[in-house]
Amino acid sequence: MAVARILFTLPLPEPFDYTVPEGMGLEPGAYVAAPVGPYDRLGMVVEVLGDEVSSGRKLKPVTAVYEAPPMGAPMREFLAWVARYTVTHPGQVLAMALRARDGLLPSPVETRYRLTGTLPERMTPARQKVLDVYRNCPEMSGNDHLLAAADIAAAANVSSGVVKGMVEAGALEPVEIDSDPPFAIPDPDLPGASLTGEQATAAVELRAAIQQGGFSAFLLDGVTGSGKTEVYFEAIAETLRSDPEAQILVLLPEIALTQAILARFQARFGAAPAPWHSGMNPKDRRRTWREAVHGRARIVIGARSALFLPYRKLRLIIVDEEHDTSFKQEDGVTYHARDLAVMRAKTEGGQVILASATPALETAVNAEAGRYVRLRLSARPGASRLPDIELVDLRKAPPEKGKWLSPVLERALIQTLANGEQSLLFLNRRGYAPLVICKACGERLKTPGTENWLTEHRYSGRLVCHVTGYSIPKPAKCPHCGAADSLMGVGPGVERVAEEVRVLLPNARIEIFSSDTAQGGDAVRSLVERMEQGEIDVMIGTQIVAKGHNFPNLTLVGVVDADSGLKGGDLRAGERTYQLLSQVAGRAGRAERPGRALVQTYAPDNPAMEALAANDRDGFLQIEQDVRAELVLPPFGRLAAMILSAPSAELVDKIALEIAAAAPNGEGIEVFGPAPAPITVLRGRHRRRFLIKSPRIVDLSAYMTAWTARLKLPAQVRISVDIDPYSFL
DNA sequence: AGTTAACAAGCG
DNA sequence: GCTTGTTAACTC
Repeated sequence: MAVARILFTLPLPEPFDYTVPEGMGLEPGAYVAAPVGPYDRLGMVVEVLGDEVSSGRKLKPVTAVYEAPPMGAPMREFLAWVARYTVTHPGQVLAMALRARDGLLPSPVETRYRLTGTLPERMTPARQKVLDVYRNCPEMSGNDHLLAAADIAAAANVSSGVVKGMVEAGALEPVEIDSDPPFAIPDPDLPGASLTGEQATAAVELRAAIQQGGFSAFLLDGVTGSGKTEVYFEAIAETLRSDPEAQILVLLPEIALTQAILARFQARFGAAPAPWHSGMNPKDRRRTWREAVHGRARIVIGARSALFLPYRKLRLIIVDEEHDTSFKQEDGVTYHARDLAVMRAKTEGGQVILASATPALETAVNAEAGRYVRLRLSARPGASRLPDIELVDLRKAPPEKGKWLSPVLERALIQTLANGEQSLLFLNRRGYAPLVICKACGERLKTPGTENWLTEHRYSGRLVCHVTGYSIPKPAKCPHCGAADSLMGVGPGVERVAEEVRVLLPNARIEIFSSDTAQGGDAVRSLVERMEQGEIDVMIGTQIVAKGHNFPNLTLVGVVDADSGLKGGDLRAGERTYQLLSQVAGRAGRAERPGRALVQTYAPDNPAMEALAANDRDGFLQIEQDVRAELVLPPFGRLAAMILSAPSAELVDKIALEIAAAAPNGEGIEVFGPAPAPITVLRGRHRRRFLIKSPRIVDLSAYMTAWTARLKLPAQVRISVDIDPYSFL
């Protein structure tokens, strides 16, 4: 009897073996149910062995096999690679691919009702109201509307008994419909936008690669507004034409997935793509998953996790705004969707297009090394042009005492408002003031037991530690000397800058955009939409505004403190400041109005600042590249983080020392730590972090696997590995 | 992950 | 000695 080796979506150390019942055809990749202990669990066949197995153990049989098409070999290879690379259990990675597992079952049916045309013999006012509901239906097209019983009753303001009565009277008839039907099929041959010379050249090159087939990677490097979307639409169209089963994945930063982008797909292909993102309800999620698995969803548009859908025939992946940091998944299985997209395309033998106006340094280096083909779009169609970036030398023109906006920036804000245009001020500090001191005794308020300053938040009236999450209501008296009304916030946060702007522009509509004011994707989306629609005059934001937005009426960008972004412990802080500036500034002045960016700095002669002012993106990247090469940091070296946590600080410190002692020796590998993790205390657990650095040629994942495998830890201690970490602070 | 066997701490 | 809480081992 044949034996199937099955991987489960459970944290088991390895696949388990089962016998295959007579007549159950099983092949690798098949989705099955099989007993693990007392329950049937979902798993996937990784291998089918002949009957020569002699393990000695008596095996249980596979319970059932699902009808869905089995996962293809490239996808299985990809998942195995991800597990190895990210140092996680294969079963945990499989679980990401099977997130909407009820999509394996046939689509449920729902009952709807339509008018038969015959009127009920006995007409009543309630029955007439039901008929009126059909008559007044918004998308009128004859009488074959299909409505749910509950909806009819609600719209007609009658009870469901009336609907039931009309069915019996023959006026309505029930129709069973598919609860999650297939998506409309996109048409590649609808007329696209007319392309400029550069766009056409890029499209020709992409089409050629698609026709030729096989793996290839492109960097679509185009300034903001140069029409990258139109170019990759041509690649999508070509892929649709090349194979009637080919599927396309478009990855976007989470919050960029708006109605506007869906509408562009609808216009170009006559069909909306299948969406996938974290905010979807289970039903929609199931629908997209099932359609992707069966290969019926031709175009899927989604956030980073859409990369793990088990497409039947994925031929093309597009990563739009590839530099965006939201492609990095930070908890659970930590991965960078852009890097994995390239690997996924490689295993599938398809094409990948990374699109950005401000490519990540890693991507730029890969393009330079010839690993990606660079397609440049330098011109902006139409009359619009890139904004002027001016450095405001704070040594020469400082703000008034107690203020943070220089006179130059103040004048620009006033002028912009007078023109009926929008401004955006960027300051990467949440809250009102990053430090609170006592005027009487000079005490600096800190989180007890640490050296972390408390940030004053006026919005909530609290003092908050951004490192540990510790927070207290603002005390009336100094906790150190007891003096009343002596506590004073020092330094600028977004709340304080907002206060300053309210005084400067009393009639302006001002909003703060930070993780405090916009919690969750929906809040962020709504704030972005209000800005897009011109309902906000001045937006004051933290890092969170650095994502790819499109604010057509934004003409002024002010950077309150450019220097804070360029120093600090974050490897990519400079890069991100640059991306933010040129991205947001690039969005300014997209319509005929020229945009303007004012960058306040005390270091205008810093090479990065000079490159910024000169709009010399490649020069800026070169400076960053040299620094990273010098320090052997990514992409010239490798980094990993290991975070361990335990209920008490004593325990975590003790174990940290043991783990440090257990670090294997490795050629060129440096281990830093243990140090308090970026979030020292999270949900009652104390955290410590190691940073591990190695040359590029070292397999750092294998090193981390070897290190963690030999550890024997108490049950309360948890450990997680983050390959290529992004947050450093 | 979810179950169970094993073990240690509280009570008469 | 017995009950109850906590922890480690195991699932093909």
